[in-house]
Amino acid sequence: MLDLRRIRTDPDAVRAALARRGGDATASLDRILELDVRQRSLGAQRDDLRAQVKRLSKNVGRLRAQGDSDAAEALMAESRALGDEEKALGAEVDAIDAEVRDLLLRTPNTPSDDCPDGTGEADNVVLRTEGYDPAAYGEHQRVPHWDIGAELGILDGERAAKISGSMFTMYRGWGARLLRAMIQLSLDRNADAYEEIRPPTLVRTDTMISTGHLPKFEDEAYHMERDDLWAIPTAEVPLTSLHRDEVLAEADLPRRYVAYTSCFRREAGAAGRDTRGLLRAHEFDKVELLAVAAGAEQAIACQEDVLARSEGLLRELGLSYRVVDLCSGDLGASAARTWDIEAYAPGCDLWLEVSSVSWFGDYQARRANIRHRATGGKGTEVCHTVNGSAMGWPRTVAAYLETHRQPDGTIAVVPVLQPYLQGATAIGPR
RNA sequence: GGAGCGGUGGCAGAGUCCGGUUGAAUGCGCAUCCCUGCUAAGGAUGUGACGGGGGCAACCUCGUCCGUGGGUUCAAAUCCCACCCGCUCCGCCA
Repeated sequence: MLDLRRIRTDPDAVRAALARRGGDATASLDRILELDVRQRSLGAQRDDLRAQVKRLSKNVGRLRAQGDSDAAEALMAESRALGDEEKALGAEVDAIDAEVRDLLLRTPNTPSDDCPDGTGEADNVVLRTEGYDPAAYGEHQRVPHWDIGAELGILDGERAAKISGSMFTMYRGWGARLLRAMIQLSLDRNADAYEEIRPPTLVRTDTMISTGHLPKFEDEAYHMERDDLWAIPTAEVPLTSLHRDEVLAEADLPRRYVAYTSCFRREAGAAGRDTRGLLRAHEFDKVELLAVAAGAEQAIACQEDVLARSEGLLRELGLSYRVVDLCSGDLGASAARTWDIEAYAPGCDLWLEVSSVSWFGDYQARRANIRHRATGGKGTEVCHTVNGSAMGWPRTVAAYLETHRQPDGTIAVVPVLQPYLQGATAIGPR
């Protein structure tokens, strides 16, 4: 969430920044400001009453110790009256606090200055395109992956639907092995600088709030009511809460983690969209990179590192891709700046979002209460967070199958994957 | 699911029975200084977070915080109630 003090001291700048998002991003600012003024004035009155009660109570103790019970009784009566007043005032202040917190939790992050302006997807800026030449694709590559999957018996959407319903996927045989190989490759590629984590995939409400997935996007997540647990939509959720309520030493930053998990999304707003193949599913595999950094400079360096690593992986897999700088109108609510990587899938002729690399400023870390302290320094500062997909696998598999389909219908295995597939150089029909 | 124990500062850990100058002993860590040819060891001093108000600032001041939320009381880390979480043992189980 945003820093209330920043809203208070520089409301115009915050308003201008939020306005770049369009929609109702600035809706609650005025209410927050108004409540904040009342909160501070009433809060000061309440604190003052409390101070008086405290002082009187101490004197009661002292007088009783001296055996002067009449004087003590008098102070007790006085304090009791002040206490009643304090209670009424306190209830009002608490109500205001709760409302401000709720409004702050629902207010999105301010886009970074570097984030391009725009109102929607169409205004996103393509930073670069790598390895894409539309004329270079042969007819054999113009086959959508769902047809390839059926032909080779490596994807089985029909049976996935029988088991779990529409928008679930199933990999079989070499398909399952290819997926596993890619996951393992990407974990191995990042082990040099990122500690591997295998986090829980069911998490508590607080954990979902920390990243910004609650309270605003409740409909997007699976919730197990009986136990009040949420199925994570991305490993970003548990990884961000890894250091929740902790004070980290600045010397230990940045802390970097990589995690492979299943991800679960209800896709409530997307029913009926991209229902074929691997483009959109309720459950999918993803490897996520996350960094907790000491400030903007360190965080941006981390964001660049994550992007470079994701790009490197796509190049190793022999895929074409482009890097897109999301505009202010298309930015996720918690993000300050996001780069998407889209891999080109020649069979369905689509650019598929396979990675999303975001810098959150201190927005998530403030929600999660992750702070750091300079060595020997006084006080603490809120950390910055960065995360990005090392890769979202279903779409990467889709682009891979379509890109590497050979004229004989088999799928070429690129050299980096061969060690993970017992040296196989191609995937054929069993 | 049953039984027992527990949740206190950056960390470890007293205090809770018997409510009151306890924001909290002590140790570790950390910072500054002293000692020392360097290092190690040693000595001295200091060191919680969050919010409000004041000051150019060092800082001063008020409040909150001992798992969470209620309650009792003039006064709660300490008493009462509910809940959450953790650990150990038993049961069940991949």
